[in-house]
Amino acid sequence: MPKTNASPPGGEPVAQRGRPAGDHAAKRAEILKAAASVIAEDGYAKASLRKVAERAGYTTGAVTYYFANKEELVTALAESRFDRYDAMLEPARAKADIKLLYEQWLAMTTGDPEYWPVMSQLLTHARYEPALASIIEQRYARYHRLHTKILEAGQAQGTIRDDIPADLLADQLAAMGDGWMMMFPFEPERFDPSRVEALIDAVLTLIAPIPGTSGS
Amino acid sequence: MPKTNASPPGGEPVAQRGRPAGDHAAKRAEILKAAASVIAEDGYAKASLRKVAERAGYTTGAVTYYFANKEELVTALAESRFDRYDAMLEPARAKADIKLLYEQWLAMTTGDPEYWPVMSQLLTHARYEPALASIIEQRYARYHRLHTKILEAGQAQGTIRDDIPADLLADQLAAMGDGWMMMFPFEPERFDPSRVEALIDAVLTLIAPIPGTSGS
Amino acid sequence: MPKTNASPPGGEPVAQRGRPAGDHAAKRAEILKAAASVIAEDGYAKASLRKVAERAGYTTGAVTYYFANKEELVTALAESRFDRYDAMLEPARAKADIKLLYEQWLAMTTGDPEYWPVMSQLLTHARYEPALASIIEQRYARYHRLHTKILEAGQAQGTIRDDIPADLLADQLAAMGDGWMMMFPFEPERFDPSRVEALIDAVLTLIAPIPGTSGS
Amino acid sequence: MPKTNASPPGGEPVAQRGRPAGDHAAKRAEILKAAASVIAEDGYAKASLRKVAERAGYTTGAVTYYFANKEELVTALAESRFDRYDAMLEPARAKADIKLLYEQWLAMTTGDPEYWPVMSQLLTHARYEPALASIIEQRYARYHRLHTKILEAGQAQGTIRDDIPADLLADQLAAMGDGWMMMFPFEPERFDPSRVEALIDAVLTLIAPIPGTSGS
DNA sequence: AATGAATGAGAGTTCATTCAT
DNA sequence: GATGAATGAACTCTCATTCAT
Repeated sequence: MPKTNASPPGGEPVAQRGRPAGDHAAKRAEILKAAASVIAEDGYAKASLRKVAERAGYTTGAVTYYFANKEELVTALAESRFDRYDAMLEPARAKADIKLLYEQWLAMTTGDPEYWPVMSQLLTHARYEPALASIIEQRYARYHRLHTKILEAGQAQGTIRDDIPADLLADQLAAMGDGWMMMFPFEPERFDPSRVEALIDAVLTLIAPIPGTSGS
Repeated sequence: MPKTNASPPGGEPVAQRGRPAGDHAAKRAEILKAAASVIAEDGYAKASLRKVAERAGYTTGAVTYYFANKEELVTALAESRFDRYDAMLEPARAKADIKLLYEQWLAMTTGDPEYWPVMSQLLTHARYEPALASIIEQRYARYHRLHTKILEAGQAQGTIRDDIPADLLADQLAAMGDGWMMMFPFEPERFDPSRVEALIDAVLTLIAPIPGTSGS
Repeated sequence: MPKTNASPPGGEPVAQRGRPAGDHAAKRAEILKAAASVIAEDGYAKASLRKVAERAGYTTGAVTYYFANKEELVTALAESRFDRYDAMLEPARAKADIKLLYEQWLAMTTGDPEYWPVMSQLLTHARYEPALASIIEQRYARYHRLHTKILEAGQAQGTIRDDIPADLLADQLAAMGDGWMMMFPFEPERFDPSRVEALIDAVLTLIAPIPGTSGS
Repeated sequence: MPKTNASPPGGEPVAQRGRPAGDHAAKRAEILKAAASVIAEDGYAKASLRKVAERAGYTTGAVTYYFANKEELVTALAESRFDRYDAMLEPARAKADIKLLYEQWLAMTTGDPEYWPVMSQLLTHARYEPALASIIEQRYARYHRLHTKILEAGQAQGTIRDDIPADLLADQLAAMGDGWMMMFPFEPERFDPSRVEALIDAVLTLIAPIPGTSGS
């Protein structure tokens, strides 16, 4: 259903002159969705623009019309994924709630089984696609800052152990998440919901305050 | 250095034919080394048998002579890498020393800067190459058992916190390692030796016994 | 003559890109013609898509654009040849005229010296290409039914001997034709028009009614 | 079991001095047998020297040692097959018995299910391998003379119709056989023994003398 | 704006052949 | 006499990209 452009992009009741703007963005989004689906299914190495076009219901030419080349498609895909990620994490950021952060992060998995596979394909490939690498670096740095800030707040409140600098702690916990992301698509049976919950609980235990240490 | 037999001194290094002195296993190892190097440099997606052959100093035909097809090459590569990994971890296994385990694991990085990049490429691709996936699954399971056993021993001795089951702990710590492996090739500056040491110290702190809990 | 659109008069015939005016079916036919020509000239074993493309004036990619793979090309070729065959035999079918049938069949030879060589290559190869085999089987069965019917009509009219079942007779005569087809490309001098005519006359003699046998 | 040469090339107890002669010829024969088997199974186009070597239990080098190149292998194969054919037909030749001739020819089929497939592959390919073509031409010419002679004898005796020159009749009947040979590997179910017998009977009926025709 | 025919390079793979051993 | 490592060209097929329409 790509060619639905019935929705005027600004909701004009009367006007709607000329071509509907926003169409462009919507079609790009649709192609990106198809791209994610193809990458999840076939892996980055075997994902071709042809397959993406086919899955989106477009022609080969259309894909290269909306994205100058494969690199642009891939970077746009990464960007859109991170945007979604950020949006999802927003509540946790606002409340500085570490538990909520991890639960939201977990929700990405259950909500969209393609999310992690696609992300791990993009991350692993980033090393060989500078444009992609720079996007990921920026986004990860931003996420790292957010994560650190929440941990620091927790340490200040005494809800998180403070014998390890928040910065290091953030690195460790983020790595744990990345590691799971990488292994998840590959051994999904090891990541059923109840086990993932146990893992997250264990993380919270791991970073809980140590009795008799530090102090308000 | 595949062309070991005496080249006519002063003459053109003519194309090599016929039966050379070389040793089958050694040649395979040489090609695997070249394959690792190409994968590290160009990524799995762009690593071709042609490039591997070129880097090894052979022709394309020679590579497919030693490895029936790409799949066989890749699985042999994974296997050889895991063998190396296992050999390196042996001392830590023998002594059931968790700190040594992490330090040895860290040494893989400093010892061979290609090790992690290659591994992360193989792991990420495994999902789409069943033969590769099965190898990794087996090896990971073995490593996971070893890791769990060492942690259990530590818990029994009171050197590791026992409020989290060793099995879960192993999962978390292994994931951390995998996460670092994935991010390392991509943000190497974040993983200079001193920082990695700090990370490992922090891990040890994280799993250190909690005063006032459990105990003999 | 694929490059139909106006080439700059007097200019270099630049490589052709973009959407040309051509007609899909016509292009396929052109490629099939080239394929037939290559098979006739080099034999099935040495006929490659490259050669076919070259002979058609296209690149390799163009051939695989019009035919997903070699199997599809070959089966399409067989199909088109049989279509031509059927069309040619139609008048004989309509009149149930056995002599006309053989003469038309003979005309295939004189009309297109490639027809028999190509057919015999395809037939011989069919055993190892199931898709091709199934096409040939169907078409041959149809032709066999037609042939049998005409012979039966002849037997009923008393113009063909009836001491051998029409079905067996059809098998024998078809085999004769196949045998000639196979030997023709290989000993063409034995098949000059006058000799072929003599052979056909002899066939008609062979199946002429036997005096003193059966009959009304 | 090619490497049976348990006899030390100098340790014969009594006779058998030097290398056993005939060894060479025997090994060639073994390779030829393997070649026939591979051609029957995979078709000429996909029969490779590697597969032949493998099936014979030899090394790749051995095949090219015994046969300078593929062409020589193929022509030797054809020659050996024709020799076998000739030997089989010898009794029919000696007795000038046409029925025996066809029955012997039929026996080739039931005796060795590979015979016809291999032959039809070689015949079809002969057009593109001059050396092979010349062998076949010679052998076919010889067979044609034999066939004609037997038919002539039959005509003289009044056991075969004489309203068609023996030469033309031979051509027709040989073509019938070739046609069956070509179709047999490809529709074997149409050639069960009882049907083949019916076909041969019908041939004999076809060439039986015509009452009221010819002379004394 | 969008198409889809066509390119041309490069992928994995196969192969007959060569030749030092 | 026989081996089997290695070549190098050719194979089928895939792909990102271009561009006349």
